[in-house]
Amino acid sequence: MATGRNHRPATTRSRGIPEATVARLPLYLRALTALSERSVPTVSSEELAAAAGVNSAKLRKDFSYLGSYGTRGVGYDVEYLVYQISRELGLTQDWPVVIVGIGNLGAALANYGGFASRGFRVAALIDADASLAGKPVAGIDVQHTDRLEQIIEESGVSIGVIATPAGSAQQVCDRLVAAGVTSILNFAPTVLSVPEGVDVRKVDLSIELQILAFHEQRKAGEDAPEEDTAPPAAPPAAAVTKRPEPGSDGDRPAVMPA
Amino acid sequence: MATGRNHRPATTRSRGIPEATVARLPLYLRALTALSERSVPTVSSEELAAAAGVNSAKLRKDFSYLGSYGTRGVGYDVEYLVYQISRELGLTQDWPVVIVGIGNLGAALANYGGFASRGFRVAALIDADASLAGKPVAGIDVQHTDRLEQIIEESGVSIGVIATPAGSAQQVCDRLVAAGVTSILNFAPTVLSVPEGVDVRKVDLSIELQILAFHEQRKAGEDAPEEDTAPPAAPPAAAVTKRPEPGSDGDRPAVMPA
DNA sequence: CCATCTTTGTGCACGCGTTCACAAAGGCAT
DNA sequence: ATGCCTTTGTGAACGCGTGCACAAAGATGG
Repeated sequence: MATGRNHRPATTRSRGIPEATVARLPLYLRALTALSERSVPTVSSEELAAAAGVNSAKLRKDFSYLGSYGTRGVGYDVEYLVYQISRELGLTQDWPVVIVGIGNLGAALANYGGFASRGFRVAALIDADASLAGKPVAGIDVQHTDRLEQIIEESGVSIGVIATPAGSAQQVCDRLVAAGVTSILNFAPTVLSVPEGVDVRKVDLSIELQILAFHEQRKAGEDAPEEDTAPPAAPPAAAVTKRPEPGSDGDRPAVMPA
Repeated sequence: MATGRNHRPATTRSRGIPEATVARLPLYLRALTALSERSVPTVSSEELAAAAGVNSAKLRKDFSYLGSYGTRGVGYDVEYLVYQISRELGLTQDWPVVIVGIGNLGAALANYGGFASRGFRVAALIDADASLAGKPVAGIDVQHTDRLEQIIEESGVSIGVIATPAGSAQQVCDRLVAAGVTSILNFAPTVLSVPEGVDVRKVDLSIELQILAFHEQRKAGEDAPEEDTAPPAAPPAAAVTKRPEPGSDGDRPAVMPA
């Protein structure tokens, strides 16, 4: 993660917002938006925290990093807070986004309505499959990978979404970065290497499920005894013990067409 | 990185593997599987750490929680480690999973090949739309929500995936839990409330993008001067300043059909 | 104008996670 | 065997995030 640099003297606080807080701001924003739509004028930290599923002290501390936007004895003004958080997150401006890899997942992403309402705009859909080119997905014509650089420069895209198979992810990533993209949301099950200054966030269904499985197993094993099934030979005698079915995993992002 | 859930207040810490470590095990497993397929016999912590994109000291400490599976001066036996991690994560057993909400995303998930290879098996696809019932998605017939409880009990499902609109998510969640599901992967943009003992993990594309936007904005603002656009009136005089377009967001999971 | 009540903002302590740095352990060559 | 070289496993320090608890701030009512 890039180091927090605090330019911007006096007037307002130095911009050292903790990463953990940033990750929660969208959560608050969602809860606040819901309140706003119900025309609720103000909320207490207690109420809002409950709606967002967090501790109220944590929420107050989070907000304190943004400034003192509350009123003691009353709470927070909903509309005002919505604006402040939106501004802090950079949602008051337009963010053109490209989605690369229009498989099952890419198409699903393209159809996502939550994009536009938050300042995100799908500038283009890109796929390596020439037979897809020109066909509309979610009302936007898919374009061939050849035009990737051109599209990014023309539209001033700085955020890219990778929904390709793992095999092409790094290559696509490199091209995106070379063309000027500095933030990447990666759905491919690979570790992307990027130069300094480029942010990557990863979403991986398979990992989430495995974490759930771990806890599930522990719950189940809480009563049951520990059955230490014979391991496949100790490390030294490794040999050719097990052969994991090749190619059946790890080469496509969670949610790609087979 | 998906939104992690903070649970386990250390009250029950028998098997004491740190949550942060558990979250990385799938990452290691993926890297190890790749090595295994290339028939690499052993890896050093340095190499494996590079492949998984983490610090080598962190990796060694993570593995130390599982036991001493390495050989000093040599490294780790790939096959052996794959087995140990798989067992620890509970992937050596079969995990039947149901997916509720077969929209764009649900369908994409159903098609995901990474399920089966990791011990996960799609036991059923469930949707409230009666016109979908009986139609095959990814080779499995979609079933109507009415049969939810029956399916879960018959198949012994303990993990559920929610890919419905936010409006129905809590209701679906309640039914899943009541029927015996104790782990839930939630794609709907809502905070689910569940009873003690049920794990929930959340994946939210919108949040990930907003976090990227925050960093992106900061990068851009490092050189450029701050234009403090007039805020929508201070909190006291709130007034009807800005009106976020209603209903355009927050009611469907990232990636649902419009 | 004062008293009381509500709710924010935050100082502080604690625990988890990360990282460094190194001793111990094992392999390998001689 | 012996000594060298590599790599693990971990003790300890550090920093971040969380949550408690409370004083200060402001509203509200008399």
